Amino acid sequence: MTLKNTILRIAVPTPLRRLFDYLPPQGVDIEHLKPGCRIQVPFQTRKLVGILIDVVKKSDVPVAKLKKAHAIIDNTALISNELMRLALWASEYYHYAVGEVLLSVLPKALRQGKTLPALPALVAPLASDLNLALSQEQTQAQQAIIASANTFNVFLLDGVTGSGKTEVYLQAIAHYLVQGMQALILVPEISLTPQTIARVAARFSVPVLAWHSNLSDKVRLHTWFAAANGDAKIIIGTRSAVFIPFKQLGIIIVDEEHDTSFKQQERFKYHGRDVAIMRSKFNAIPIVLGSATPSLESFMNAQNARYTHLNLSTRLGHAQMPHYQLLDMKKQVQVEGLSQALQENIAEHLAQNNQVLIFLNRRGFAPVFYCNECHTILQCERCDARLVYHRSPLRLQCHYCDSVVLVPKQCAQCQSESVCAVGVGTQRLESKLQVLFPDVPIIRLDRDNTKRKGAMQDLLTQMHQAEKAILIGTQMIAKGHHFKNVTLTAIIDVDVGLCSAEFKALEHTAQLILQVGGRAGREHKAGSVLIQTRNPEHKMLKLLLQQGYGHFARQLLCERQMAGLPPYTYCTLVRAESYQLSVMQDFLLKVKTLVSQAGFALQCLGPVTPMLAKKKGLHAQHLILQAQQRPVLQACLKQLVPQIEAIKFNGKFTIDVDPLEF
DNA sequence: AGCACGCCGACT
DNA sequence: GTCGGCGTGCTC
Repeated sequence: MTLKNTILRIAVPTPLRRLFDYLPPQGVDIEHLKPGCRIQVPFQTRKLVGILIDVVKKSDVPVAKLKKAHAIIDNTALISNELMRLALWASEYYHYAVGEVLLSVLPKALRQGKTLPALPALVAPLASDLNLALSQEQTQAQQAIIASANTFNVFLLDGVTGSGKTEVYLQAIAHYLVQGMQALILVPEISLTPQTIARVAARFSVPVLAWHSNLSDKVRLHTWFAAANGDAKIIIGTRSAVFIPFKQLGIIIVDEEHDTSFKQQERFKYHGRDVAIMRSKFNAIPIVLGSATPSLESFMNAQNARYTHLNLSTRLGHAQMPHYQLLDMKKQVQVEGLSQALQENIAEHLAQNNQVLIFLNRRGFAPVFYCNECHTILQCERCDARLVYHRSPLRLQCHYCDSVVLVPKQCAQCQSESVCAVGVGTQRLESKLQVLFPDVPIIRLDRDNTKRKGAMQDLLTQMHQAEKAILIGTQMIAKGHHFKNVTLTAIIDVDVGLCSAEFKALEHTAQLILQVGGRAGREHKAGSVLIQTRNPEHKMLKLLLQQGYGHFARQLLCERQMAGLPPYTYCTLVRAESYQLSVMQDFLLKVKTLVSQAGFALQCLGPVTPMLAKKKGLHAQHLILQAQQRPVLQACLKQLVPQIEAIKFNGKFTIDVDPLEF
């Protein structure tokens, strides 16, 4: 077959949201032009690795402008049909440049055009753990999942902490493994601990590999190929694992499906869970979304039967649900954020040789540094944020841009020497508890003392080995850890979450409360959870604690429906960033005009100023597009994004489909 | 994004 | 004279 009039349509790694046409290189057999193969192309002055998308006869670009591709790198499709379809869908749905999506799913070496090295064969370990006996509910769940082999079906495995979701995943996976199929388990960043992998690996005598951002490029490359050629049978990984190619994927599990870390917050803003659901749909395989506190969107889909709702209602063995109690901070005597009642409870639990876990989502010593005379609060120069007071090392620090300032002796505004740190962070709590309980090991766990590789593991080991102990921590202690001696969990400040203006704040706070609470009393010992609040009469908080998450979620869904918020409407954010405030506003107003002229059935709100209006010196504003129908919103974006791209603007814009916050 | 071109200011 | 600052424009 002749190569005359043959044009290669190629995805090139550039933020431009379009494909580029090239002429084939000299002496290439058309049979070797497989969509999904890599091709080296000249791109302006550079040499880039692109992905062949299509071979066509005609180009919209004048033939004279077409350049000749340098070389075909692969003679087979490096990106399989399956992965290609998924990546193209994701690129279209999230309105992110195709070339960037396709190349970002490749390991670094492949992105750079290298060919694959010889790979050592994977060895299958011998299984050492046995299947546990399933409860009746677990059996029902597992049976439902395996009955759906080779069929697209979304299961919401809704089970309280300690109800044995993992066992259901494993026994469902086992069914697919014996048929020679592979399994993908997606977990939030935080719960991908070595123990999690070890537990899965110990069960099956097949290769189980991990996938996360800390892997070296070499390991990543091996894992990628092992999944693609079918050697690796189980991959357990964080959100980016959803784009690993598989030879024969049989089932996908998304553990802690409500977790916000599944949404990538920068650049390509995809939701790992939602991409996973599309992948299951394309592959016609089942997917299991597991959570004790399902996201409202999944909860709604289960209620209206788009998903199959599987319930695990009881904790296994002798473990009981923890007992929740609110402490009214308006009535409590308190020191450094600790109420009298909480101090007494801590003392009681420690006296019985038990451990206590204290959750405070605020690192540093104090969140505010303040002048008593002129009431000035120290702000970050580059961000719209307060500087946080840190001790050890002593300094003021911005938690958004990490800039560091020395602690001033006097106020810069009024020269008063009456300056002080106000409020409580994990460091202050730690030092106070050391004074209150001098003979008890106190372990703090936050980003400041877990940066070093292995530091987190060391601290967790200390916790596991200690008898009585107090663990203080931020978000990172909420998930995936099993402390068998913890009988008391305390939440120092739930009010920030209760009172936030973010539309998902209440949902996330409830999930966090139950997640943190679930750390207490996991084995024979009964657990209690104490929540300090200045809003003990908060209607939704009471509903959550008295009636449980299901009732809470149904009520919150009603409120979302009344307010016309997701999941009852569909939203996309157009975010503009610029060093010049006025330039950014002009740009968004132009976009807004384009939206209204396009005449779609949707609302365009804004420009609105987000919570953090300035970050690292960069101003940001949003336009919120809201529609009753997802296809309407998608059609609007498809038409408008190229027009938005064409607006001249000294800054940058990003599209955030299904944003977590406005 | 990345890279080149081009037009102005401050240096061996 | 020319080195280099970043505004502007383009990528098949």
